[in-house]
Amino acid sequence: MKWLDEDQLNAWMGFAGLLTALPAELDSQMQRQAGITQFEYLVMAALSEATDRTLRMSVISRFAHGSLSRLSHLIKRLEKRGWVHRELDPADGRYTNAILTDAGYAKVVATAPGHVRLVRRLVIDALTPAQLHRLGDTSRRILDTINPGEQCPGARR
Amino acid sequence: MKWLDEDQLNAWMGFAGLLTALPAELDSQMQRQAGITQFEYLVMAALSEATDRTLRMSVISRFAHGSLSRLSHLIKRLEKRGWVHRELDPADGRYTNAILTDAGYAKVVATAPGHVRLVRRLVIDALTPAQLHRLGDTSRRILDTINPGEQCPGARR
DNA sequence: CCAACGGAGTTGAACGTTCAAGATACAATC
DNA sequence: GATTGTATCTTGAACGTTCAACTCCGTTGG
Repeated sequence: MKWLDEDQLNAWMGFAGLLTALPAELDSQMQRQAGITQFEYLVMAALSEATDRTLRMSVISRFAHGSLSRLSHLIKRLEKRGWVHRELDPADGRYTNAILTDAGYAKVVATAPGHVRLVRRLVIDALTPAQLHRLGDTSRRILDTINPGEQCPGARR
Repeated sequence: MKWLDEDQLNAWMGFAGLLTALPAELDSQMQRQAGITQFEYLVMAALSEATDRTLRMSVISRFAHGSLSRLSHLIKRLEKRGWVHRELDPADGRYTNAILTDAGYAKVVATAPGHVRLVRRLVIDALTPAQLHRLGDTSRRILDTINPGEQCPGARR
């Protein structure tokens, strides 16, 4: 069993701390300012940029790295709040389409600026452009190790 | 409202994907192999390295970036499983000490190698030493932006 | 003293996620 | 053209976290 040397441990401890603290911070701000989860925002934001504001459940779940079950429950809640509605794909009844309503679109538009502002403050502006660029590369490298072959959202188009 | 340019967006999308995928992967492996949460492991690992395997509740909660309530529930569960027990601090009854039992220590020892192996495979060995070092620096930089002045675990000694 | 205060920890209810099971629709095979 | 198979999606129960009281202990100031 090969242990970690001091440099490796230092780097990992810092990074592991970030993995806990940053999502917590992003989530709590989103919850306070908009009353929704980071994850709910992610889903609605994805829908808002899709053609016809429509996406298949399974497509969303892959994009957002979440289980189908989690998505089904989540969309049901968004439906109750009037931000999304569901329809069976007329061409193939196995698929379900989630469609963002006008109210849902308005919610995304109202929420986005605060979210971007926070991301900018905590991450983008805290780093030099070169540091940020390397962080993106490093992230994709690790993502590729987790899911070899699969593309991560944002990298493909 | 200043938006993100293409480079910034690319870097952020990659990094954001990592923030979702890596903890999920670490958590699911820990759950399958050891039947405990990443967070439960973190707490027990911290206790295993403390003097007398003892720490105050509030100290653990700060170290692990978790609320006191969350910790109280968690320690209760660990207590039920026989890995931890609680005692009021004899010197000052306001404090509660959590103490790792022998069984709890054994659990940590049994779980650590698999955890390190996974971290090594997904992160340490996926990057060059220089990349890893910069990732540690970048992480601490962002952490410092979130909590100015506060030290993150692992950075202090 | 003792009364008010502030920090540490606990508790129960509400909420979101996971897990295992089930329902549905189409494709493939014989 | 029934049967088997497979992938999509849903559901309910179990579990963990959050949130808002609440308790308890020690300190501080009259």
